[in-house]
Amino acid sequence: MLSNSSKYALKAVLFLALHANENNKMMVKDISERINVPKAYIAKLLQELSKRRILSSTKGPKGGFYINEANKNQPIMKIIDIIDGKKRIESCALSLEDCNEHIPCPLHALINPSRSKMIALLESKTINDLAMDLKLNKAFLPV
Amino acid sequence: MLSNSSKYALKAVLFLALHANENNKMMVKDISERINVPKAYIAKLLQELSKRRILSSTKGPKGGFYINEANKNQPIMKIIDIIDGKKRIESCALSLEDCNEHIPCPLHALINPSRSKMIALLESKTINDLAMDLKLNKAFLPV
DNA sequence: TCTTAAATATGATTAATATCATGTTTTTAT
DNA sequence: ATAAAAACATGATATTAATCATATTTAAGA
Ligand code: FES
Ligand code: FES
Repeated sequence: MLSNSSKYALKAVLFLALHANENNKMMVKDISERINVPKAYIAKLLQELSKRRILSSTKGPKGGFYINEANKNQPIMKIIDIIDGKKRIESCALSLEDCNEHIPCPLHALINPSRSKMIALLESKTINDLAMDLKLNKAFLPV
Repeated sequence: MLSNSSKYALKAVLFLALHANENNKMMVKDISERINVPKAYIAKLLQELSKRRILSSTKGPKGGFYINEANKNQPIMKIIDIIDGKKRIESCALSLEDCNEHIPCPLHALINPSRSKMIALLESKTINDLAMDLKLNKAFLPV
C-alpha cells in the first residue's frame, strides 16, 4: 500500500512528534539510529518533509529536526501525498483511468467502500492523534 | 495495492471467463490484444496461472487458454496470492514484523478494519461472481 | 509420419524504487 | 572573522519489478 519511503517518513515524523521539539532538536544521525532507517535515506526524506512544512529544521551547530504544534495538526494523508502521491492510494485497483461508481471495474464494489473509509481516516487523523496513541501505549513504532 | 502483474492476471482471467470455454479456446495473441497487455508479458502470467490451475490450457494447433466451471469457482484472492503473495495485502502498513491487535503500529487502528473487510470479500468472491457482474454490465473491464 | 501451430520454460533487458555519497550553504561559538 | 557542525541540494549506484525474446515441447491435421 505505502512505499518504503512513506513508511520511513511516517516513522520519522511520529518519532519526532514524541521526542523532539523547538528546544530539543534532533540530528539526522540520531533519528536514523532510533528508527532504524539508513542515515542517507532518511536524510533525504527529512529534507523533503521540511521543505513541505511537515516538520521543521534549522541548520548549523545546535541545529536539527523537530516538529512544532502547527506541524502536528496536519493529517497523516499529507505525508503520504507528499512522498507517494495520493494516486497511489486512491486510483483504481485495476488501473481504470478513473475510479468511480459510474463505470466501475469488477473490483470496485469489493474494495471501494473499505478504501474510502481508510482514506477518510487518513485524512482526518493528524500526526498529533497518532503520536498520542504512541504516548498512551495504544500503539507502537516498528524498531 | 496490487502489482501490475496481478492486475493483468485478473483482467485476463475475467476476460477468459466471459469469452472462452473448453470448445472455444483463446490464443495468447488474441487475449493480449483484447485486454491490452503486452503479449510476452501476459503469456508468462497465463502460463503460471495455468500451472496453478486458475485456468486451463492445451498446446498445439487449436490449442489455447480457457476457463472451466471448476476454475470459475475459485476465489479472487487465489489469483492475487499466486502472483503477488498474500503478504503484499495482509502485512503491516508500517512493516512491523507481524500485524495484530496485540502490538499494533500507529496505523493499524486506521486501516485494519477496512483492510480485513476487503480481504474477506476477496476471499469469498469467486471468478464467476465477478464475471457475472461483467455480464450484467454492473462492472467493466479496463481496455 | 511430417509440418505447423500452439503453449511452456527459461533467461535477457529495461524501467522504477530504494539506497548511498558528497559537495554547498547556513548558523553557532570562539 | 573563522572554524566547525549541522541541514540542504544534487546526483550516483544498487536492487527489484516490469517487460521482452527465444528455444523447446506438445498436439492437430494433412
Ligand atoms: S473503478 Fe476500479 S477500483 Fe474503482
Ligand atoms: S500492525 Fe501495522 S497495520 Fe497492523
